[in-house]
Amino acid sequence: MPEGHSLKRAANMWNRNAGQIAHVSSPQGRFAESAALVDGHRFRGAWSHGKHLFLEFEPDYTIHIHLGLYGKHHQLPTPAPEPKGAVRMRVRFKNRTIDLNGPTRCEVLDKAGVQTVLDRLGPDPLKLDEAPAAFLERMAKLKAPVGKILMDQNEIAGIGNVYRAEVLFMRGLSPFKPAKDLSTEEWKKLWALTHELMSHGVEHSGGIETVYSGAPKPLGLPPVIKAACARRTYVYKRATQPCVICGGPVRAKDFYGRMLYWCPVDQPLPAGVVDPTGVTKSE
DNA sequence: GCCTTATGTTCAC
DNA sequence: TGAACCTAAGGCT
Repeated sequence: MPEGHSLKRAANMWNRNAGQIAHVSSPQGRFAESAALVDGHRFRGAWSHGKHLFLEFEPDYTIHIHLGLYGKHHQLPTPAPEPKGAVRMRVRFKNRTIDLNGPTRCEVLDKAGVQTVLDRLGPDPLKLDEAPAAFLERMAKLKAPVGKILMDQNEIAGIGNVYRAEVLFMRGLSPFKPAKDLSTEEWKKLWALTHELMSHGVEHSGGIETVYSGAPKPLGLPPVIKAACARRTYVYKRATQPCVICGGPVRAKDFYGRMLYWCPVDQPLPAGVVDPTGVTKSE
């Protein structure tokens, strides 16, 4: 599930091999030249920012990975079996081998190249438990809808379609509300909630869940939720199912090329704001 | 078993 | 705006 928490998990996995010599190859062939650059070098360690993963090698190489929608890591014992499918990169350590299949991006960068990637990314809510002041100042100016901004990696790095839908529902915010119309207090709460849910995601293996023991509760949620058992999300991928707060149908609509899920009753449009998808009737 | 769909981004038109 | 990337889970038969 490659939202930001998955990349943090991946970095943790890579770091179990930190300090070892890495034997880097390109079974699929598309990474051959780059693999030769770092093959045989010592692996220093891994870190992530948003949905981007960085692997550092001596003396000064960094492999930049973006999983995209399909990218997957496979952890294997050393010696590893024959590569399965299109393995872009295989890294053999003493006891473990890691295969990378189907990433959108896998490239070797120097320091300047890494900086160029980072310069394009907003702050990562997984790394900071409080929203940075510069971020809050910027949000106070943006006219674009909050549902679009949360997915914009240039503004805030690491949130994907699941967390977007869930945090907006849990805060009772319409995805169509302009970012600047959220108060600074609301932005702080939204950030803190995102930090909380994604941190849980780092610890929790398996799919994204926002309904779990000890999780923050959505605004307006009744003390007893009917039919909430076995539920992992409130609105994500629950189109037409009843909202846990009002019982009305959860809506789904393509929004800037991605499916948006929300409850039009519990995430009401403010007066004067038009739903660009045309689904929600403004009162 | 087959078909659809998806947690994402880049690039071509 | 749509295709490409390329994997795997889930729904269906």
